[in-house]
Amino acid sequence: MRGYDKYAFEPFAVTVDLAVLTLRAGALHALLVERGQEPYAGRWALPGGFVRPQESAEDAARRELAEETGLADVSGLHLEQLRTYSDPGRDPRMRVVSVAFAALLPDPPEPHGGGDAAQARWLPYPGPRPLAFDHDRILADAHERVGAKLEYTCLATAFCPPEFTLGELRQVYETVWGTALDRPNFRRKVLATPGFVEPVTGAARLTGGRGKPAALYRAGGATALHPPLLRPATEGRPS
Amino acid sequence: MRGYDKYAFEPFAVTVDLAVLTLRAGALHALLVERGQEPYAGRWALPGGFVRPQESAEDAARRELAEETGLADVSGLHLEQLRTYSDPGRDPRMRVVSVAFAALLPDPPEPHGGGDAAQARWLPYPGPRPLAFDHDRILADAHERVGAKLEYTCLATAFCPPEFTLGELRQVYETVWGTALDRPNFRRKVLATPGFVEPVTGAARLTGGRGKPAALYRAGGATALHPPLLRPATEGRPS
DNA sequence: CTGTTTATAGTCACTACGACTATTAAGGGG
DNA sequence: CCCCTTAATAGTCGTAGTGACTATAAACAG
Repeated sequence: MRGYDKYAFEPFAVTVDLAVLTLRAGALHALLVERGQEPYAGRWALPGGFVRPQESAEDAARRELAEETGLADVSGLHLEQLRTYSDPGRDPRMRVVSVAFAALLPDPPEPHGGGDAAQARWLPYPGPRPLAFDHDRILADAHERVGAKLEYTCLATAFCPPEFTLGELRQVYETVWGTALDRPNFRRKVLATPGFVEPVTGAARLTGGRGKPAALYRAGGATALHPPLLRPATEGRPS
Repeated sequence: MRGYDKYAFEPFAVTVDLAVLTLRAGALHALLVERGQEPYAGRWALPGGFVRPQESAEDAARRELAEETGLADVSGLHLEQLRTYSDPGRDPRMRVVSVAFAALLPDPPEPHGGGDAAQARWLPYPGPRPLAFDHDRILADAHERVGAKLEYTCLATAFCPPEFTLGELRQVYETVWGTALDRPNFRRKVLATPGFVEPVTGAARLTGGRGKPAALYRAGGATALHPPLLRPATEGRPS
């Protein structure tokens, strides 16, 4: 099996596909591009592209992330490998194996425009289904993964700007999970977890929303949540 | 980025690598093959092989699993995609992208022998390091993933034969985590989780070990563990 | 028979959390 | 200006889950 003579294998095209998620106006949005050519012309798809000869899939994903969002610096963004999709028929033209990534953005950046022909746009999750190829599945897997990781990691801060209120942090959970959370209990849990958030010494935010102004926090150094912050009994979430 | 003209991409070889884990004599073992040729001749490596033109990575992984373990039926075994390793230099000969899988076996099967030239063998984890290629990393990632999934899924039963005692189930946790667990507390937790295990109506196992004979259980229908069974404070397990 | 080993039963205290109520501090509409 | 709405924050109460532990039962080794 490990003999690599020249004809022992069939060459594949290897691509990356990106499920880029953000929160706009309290709703989960995904970055999508409209396809201009067959197959699936006119359909929306996840941004992505070929892995180049001298880069890893991670490199390719971050390069595509910069290109498609139009952001100058994407080095601080959360980017994580989801899994690889390799069904023989997933692209009708040829054998394409795609390594999927999930990326999380804090501030809704400008609708942007890369140098690319196809314009990428933020559309409310789950987007205009069906997406091209198996991208519905990839996007759903990304959503599921992010929802699960909110439970036992500090990932939620990746959706927030550098300084944020506990209300904004709670909205991340509520939006991704699709459930309402008890305000005081959420606050107690977050503040009781060492390293999740740390208070900003400046004054509380005043402007914008109604209600009592909230204190500002920054992301702390912790990455894991022990014990986890479990979703309210949404039974049956298998492996 | 999505224009697929014939020369827009470089072809890659796509392989699967398998981290096959089992418990033998109370120790975690991995299935490894000794390499007969360069590069890394004489080193041990994870079993694996090329993905064929008409199969998915999952198909290839299960095919390799059957070939390398020599088992007639591998359809019931737990096989799960880990992640994809794609560093440009990971194989010195050519550009190889590898989709890694973790597989779990219950009964230590015979040391086996596939039709393959290289004989695969069970070696105690983490094996004779360094392994070939980036296989140390893959194997470590598999161990980490399995350890994490024991916390919030019913995966532990994948290491057990169809009927098992709670002591055997507890040994799975202790062996993978490398920590001792309190017997009564473990029992209470497992039995209190609906669908984790269900009692076998027959008699308790008598033979073999010392001590009071234990009752036999089968795996239940549940896949998730709510609330999870957390490892005793092994702080700092990041994303 | 005795000591060792493992399974099983049960207790106790503390933590974490769900479900609340109450208070504070803003904005908006009249 | 007052009052209503909204959201942040403070605090209470009861309970499930769990860590630490003791006790008993049932096998085997000598």
